[in-house]
Amino acid sequence: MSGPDESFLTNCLFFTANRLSRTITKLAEDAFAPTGLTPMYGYLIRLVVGTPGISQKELAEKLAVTPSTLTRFVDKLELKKLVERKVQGKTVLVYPTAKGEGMVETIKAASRDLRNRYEEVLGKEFADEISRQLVFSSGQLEKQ
Amino acid sequence: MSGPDESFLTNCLFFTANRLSRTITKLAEDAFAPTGLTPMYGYLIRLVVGTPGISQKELAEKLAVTPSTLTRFVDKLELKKLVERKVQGKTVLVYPTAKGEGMVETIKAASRDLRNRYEEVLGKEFADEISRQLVFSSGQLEKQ
DNA sequence: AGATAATCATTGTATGTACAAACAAAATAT
DNA sequence: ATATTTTGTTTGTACATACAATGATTATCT
Repeated sequence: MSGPDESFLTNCLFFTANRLSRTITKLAEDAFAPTGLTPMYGYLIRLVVGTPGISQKELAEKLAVTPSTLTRFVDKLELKKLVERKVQGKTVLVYPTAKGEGMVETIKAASRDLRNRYEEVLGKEFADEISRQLVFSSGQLEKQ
Repeated sequence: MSGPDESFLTNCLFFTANRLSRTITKLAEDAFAPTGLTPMYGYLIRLVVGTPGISQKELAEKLAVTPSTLTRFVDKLELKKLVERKVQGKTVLVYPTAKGEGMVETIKAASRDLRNRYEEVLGKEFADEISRQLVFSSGQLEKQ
């Protein structure tokens, strides 16, 4: 009657976190489609517009990606003329272009849309709660 | 004094889920290093050993990846002689090899090691709780 | 039975992301 | 002042994963 035990999947934080990551990424890409960007690029632009001249190092930290990944993100946004680099010694400062600034409202609208979509399914309380717990968990696990 | 508002990151389930996914994936790959496999491949083998002759379709569902991804996973494990395919009409059944069966204990040990690592940081209760919530969330979000 | 639709798997291609190595600039030590 | 170390960035390469298109088999309808 009862098949083999497969609880090792749903009990494993690696598996469950990655599963949710794939699911919500699809939802997020959908919500961000009107911007012509994927969500991470949208958030990068928001950071740059919020702090013009922010360094790549800071951007990588805030977005929790490696410096090499961040280099590639900025490459792409520079190609699209949404941000500009200014080399300052060994660091690179990133500024928004006018075009980039002009996108911020569209990006914010997509963020709201995304949030509405998942809050509708999960409930606002629960969605907030789980986000907080995810932040806490990665924070704890990242300290070595 | 207080810089620009960046709460849009920590409040966004897309961002927080992906951040945890990256963090725990690194931990998991580390714990699985002794197996010579990444965790997803390890779990695939456990499923195949638990249900010899399971179809690729079922494997994709249980692992929550697309069929094309699963094809690539099985390709790799077949190359390593850990599983075998048997074509059965339009479906493909997957069987463990002796070598694959022989790995299962090593894989289980790596799973335990992974769990110990994150439970040590997060606490057993909390880790269980958040896994359950992640399963619930992706389940809800996947129903369209 | 033959035509059409549905299902399962595969392949081509693309993207996000990481690691390790290389490079360039700055800081520190001698 | 030069040599060494540290820090920030970039590049080459690799992998997990997805989507869209294609192929192959089975099921359904007439």
